[in-house]
Amino acid sequence: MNTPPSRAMHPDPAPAQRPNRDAERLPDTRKQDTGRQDRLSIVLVDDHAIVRQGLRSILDREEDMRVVGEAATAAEARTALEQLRPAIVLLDLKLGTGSDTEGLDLCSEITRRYPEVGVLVLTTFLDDAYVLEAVHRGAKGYVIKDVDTSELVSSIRTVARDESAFDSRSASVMARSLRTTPEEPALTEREHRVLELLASGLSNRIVGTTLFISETTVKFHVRNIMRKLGASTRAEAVYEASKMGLI
Amino acid sequence: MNTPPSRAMHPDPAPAQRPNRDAERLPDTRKQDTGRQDRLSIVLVDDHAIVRQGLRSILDREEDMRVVGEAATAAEARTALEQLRPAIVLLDLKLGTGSDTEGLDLCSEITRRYPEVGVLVLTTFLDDAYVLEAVHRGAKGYVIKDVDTSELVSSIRTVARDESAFDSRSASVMARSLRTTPEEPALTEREHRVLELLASGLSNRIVGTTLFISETTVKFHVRNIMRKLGASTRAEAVYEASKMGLI
DNA sequence: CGACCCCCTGTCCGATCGGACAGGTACCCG
DNA sequence: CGGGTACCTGTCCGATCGGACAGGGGGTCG
Repeated sequence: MNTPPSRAMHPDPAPAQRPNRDAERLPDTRKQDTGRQDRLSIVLVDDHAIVRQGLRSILDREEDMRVVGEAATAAEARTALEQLRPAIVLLDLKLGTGSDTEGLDLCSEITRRYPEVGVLVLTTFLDDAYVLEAVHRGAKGYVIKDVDTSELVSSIRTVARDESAFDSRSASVMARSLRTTPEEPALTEREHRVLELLASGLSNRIVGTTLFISETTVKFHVRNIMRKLGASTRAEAVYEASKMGLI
Repeated sequence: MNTPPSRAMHPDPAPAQRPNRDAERLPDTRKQDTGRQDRLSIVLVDDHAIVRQGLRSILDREEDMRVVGEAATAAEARTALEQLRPAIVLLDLKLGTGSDTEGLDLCSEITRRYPEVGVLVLTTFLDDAYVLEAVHRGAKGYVIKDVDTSELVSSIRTVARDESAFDSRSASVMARSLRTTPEEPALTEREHRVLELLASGLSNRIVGTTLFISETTVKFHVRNIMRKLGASTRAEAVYEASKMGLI
């Protein structure tokens, strides 16, 4: 039947909930609103105190920037965002606590609720999936933590101008994603189950008794699996599936 | 093969960036007068300028500590070690440039050539293999970067007393390693090559012709591979190997 | 020197696989 | 209704696998 495939990717784009978009439509309203100071207000979101301290130390040297808040968790980040409404959020996608996607979810939330806030992802590793997901969720920039300070500062100013700031590597990730069309194996539920049992070293006959189907049917599924994965043996099929994270 | 595109040069140790650090430049003589044990001399080895800056900012607040040098690469670290002979080295195992084991190799080298220097590994992720390797190569401590500053400072003092400083998670890693039998796949070079070809969907015969050995020999290797990986079929062996990152 | 690896090879045999036939049921959709 | 998909089943057969025998040579190390 249609049991939910357990790896649903897109949380439903919540229905229309746009409280005060009209008031924030104009481009540089924030600078006029916070007219008493012309500094870029920045909030740091990173679960590492060391990193926050380093960023604060670096950014506070810049004349036009000002770190107005820090957050170590998503919850703290929400509070800080609501209260401080900074121009820029430096966001580490990997927050220690919570699920793997907590940082990405936070990214979505920020860009949805505070469209005027520029989210610059500043994270440790360059993971293709993370880059693409972050862009999809509204991040305006993506830089790796091992950039030099000058590049980081430059990226912040770029995001503040509502432009995109991606370092060369994350840019190449996006380019590659645009070039390559992802080919979907699209195994059926039954095939997926058979594949798992193959990876466990079971023979066709034992797979059949396990799934209460005949050995012939198992062979039928195995051949379809191999065809879909472009494999010529079950061993290769298991390897390809493992590489793709299917099992 | 690949030239590093954008990070051609890493940031300096900030030569002119610290105008108000007179206290750090002037009283070098005082330090020598009062003896080297007055302050713990520390060298930071981390490829992230942000992290180095954060650590320096945190450690310089401590009365009994003093960051005497920084290094972004293994080569810089060797120079700094030779010249500065610090009491403590804060070492990130993952140095951006070079091989994966560059940090670990550096750890070995330091403890071999300067046994009096305490190496405290300060890295981002908790990888069981890294913890155990670091210990095996002489690291006196292993802490994750998301500890709070007080724990970090405490760990440094612990290492300075020539004691071991491991945070709770790396300690549990070691404990687990001691509990579990050193069950190791330890595939030979030949077996590893055969395994890769199995994963490519090749039959024993084709593997044999590829490696210029007989089909019988291939079967010999395959059976050893399956035995070492605890698999009953080649498909399971490929799956286990793929999970373990062997292929 | 023997002990111990790694690597190599052969034969024999039953179990299993990969593939090609040729069907069936059930469901959804235009 | 036909067409598409997923799922299920059977038979037949050559190729391959997993495993069991029984040996080679070459290397290190105590």
